[in-house]
Amino acid sequence: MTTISAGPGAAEPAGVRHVKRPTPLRESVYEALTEMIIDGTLERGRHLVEVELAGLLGVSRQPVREALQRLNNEGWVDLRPGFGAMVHVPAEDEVDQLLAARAALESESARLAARHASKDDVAKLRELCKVGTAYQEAGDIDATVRTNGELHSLITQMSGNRFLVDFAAQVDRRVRWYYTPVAPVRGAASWREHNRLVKAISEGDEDKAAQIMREHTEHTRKAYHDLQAAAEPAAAPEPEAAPRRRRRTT
Amino acid sequence: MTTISAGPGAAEPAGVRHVKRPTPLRESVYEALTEMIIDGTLERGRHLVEVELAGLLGVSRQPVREALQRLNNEGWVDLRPGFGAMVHVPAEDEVDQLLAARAALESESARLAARHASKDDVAKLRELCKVGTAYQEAGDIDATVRTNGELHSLITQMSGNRFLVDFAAQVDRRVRWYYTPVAPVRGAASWREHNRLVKAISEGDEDKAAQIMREHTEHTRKAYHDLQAAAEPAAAPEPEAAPRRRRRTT
DNA sequence: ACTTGGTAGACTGTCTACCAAGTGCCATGC
DNA sequence: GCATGGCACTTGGTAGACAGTCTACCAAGT
Repeated sequence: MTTISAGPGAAEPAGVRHVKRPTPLRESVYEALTEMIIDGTLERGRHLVEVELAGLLGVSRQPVREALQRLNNEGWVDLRPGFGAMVHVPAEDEVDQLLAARAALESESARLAARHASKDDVAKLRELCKVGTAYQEAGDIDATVRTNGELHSLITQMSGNRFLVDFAAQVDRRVRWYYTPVAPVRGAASWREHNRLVKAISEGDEDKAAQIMREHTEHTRKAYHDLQAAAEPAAAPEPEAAPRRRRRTT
Repeated sequence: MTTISAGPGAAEPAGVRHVKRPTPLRESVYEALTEMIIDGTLERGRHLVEVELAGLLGVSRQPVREALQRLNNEGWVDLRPGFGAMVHVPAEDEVDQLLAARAALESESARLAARHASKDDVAKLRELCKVGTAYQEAGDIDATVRTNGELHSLITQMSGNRFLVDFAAQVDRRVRWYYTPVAPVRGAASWREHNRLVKAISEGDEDKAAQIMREHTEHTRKAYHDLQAAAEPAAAPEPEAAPRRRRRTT
């Protein structure tokens, strides 16, 4: 995630329509790699070799390098000089810290959103709440998760603060990576909270909005912990072979 | 700023002392460039050409490219494909947003710092307050600013949340760049606030610490605005020659 | 059994050279 | 004055080379 940058998707002076500019390769590579990390194709701890990825994606080393460096800056991979990149292995306390950071960022966003909310925004929020709840009740997990993401993203954008937007997006993506298995569990409660949140925003009640958002995130963290604690005793997962570098292919 | 990464400066299992490993060139280039941007050697809006920088720093294009991309991701420069990088020119509202983000991040940090404060940390904070105030009274601007930075940095680190640390550091550096001229003006009040803040932290009063930090940052923002408003009418600075590309040197 | 030394292969970090395509500037021509 | 076309410049990407470093592994030596 580019820390600061308009990007072609961002808001532009109305009416300006840039012709299709082919995305820089490094961008596509970056996208492809995060994708593969999130969906598990590149499993945690795996040694990523530049030429290998280059071959896989049909590009040369350079764009791959650039993408890897960005991934490193954003914590998706760890770059060890002279050795290469390994897919990041999240530490025990990392999800916790991530969720704490998210609480701060999104709570502040909610406060500012409440301050600046336009009629239009509120309408969109209400709509998202409605469809989200519907999905949830229908048991469509994927759609629910997606809608949840859209709702949160819209709120941060409503803050009008591009730094908050950017940091929150960064954190959010990481959270979703670690956290996917937990997401479904607390569906119903989550959407009740969303509704209260949107209400507070529409009323312009900053403190209340910030407060609700903070509790909302806090509940999420709690849910993660409970799930973790429940899974703990059961799982003493594979002895986890050290990240061996494969020997010659000959 | 590396979003996540231990780095050689991070805490290590006591007693481990790695030998000096030569930093990758791209890193040094990155450092050199931020340095030059902050101290104004590379003025805002300036057109940065890869080969030029490469020559200037005595390296090849490659490390320069990589450094520029990171600078772009972090908002120090804007990369225009096919043209080159320009040193970022802060928008009107950017400082404001930056300070708002900082308020959220540091306020949360202060809260967590109050929660986890150790005797040692508190002692260090007190010391910093003391010397900071002394510098301030002695009129040593540079030392005051530096100590201020150290104090804030220590507090974020005390939060124990590496994401907060990291984001805050990123924001802080940007703020310091835009903001340097303002820093001196509100010296005395600022250090009184620091003292109250440290007291709250040492007492473990989370809410109070967060509250004070937020107000502290808010005052800073106000100071910036006042100064801005005062300077506005006076300054209609140079017509600002468009970033000309120099024609051939032959 | 444990250390030491040596070897080999695998990668990265960096450099050089090169080409295609896009961008902005300038001068020409109307 | 203003459009137009050309031109120089710069990036984005590719390819190949080379040194330095890191890992694993093997073979003596203790």
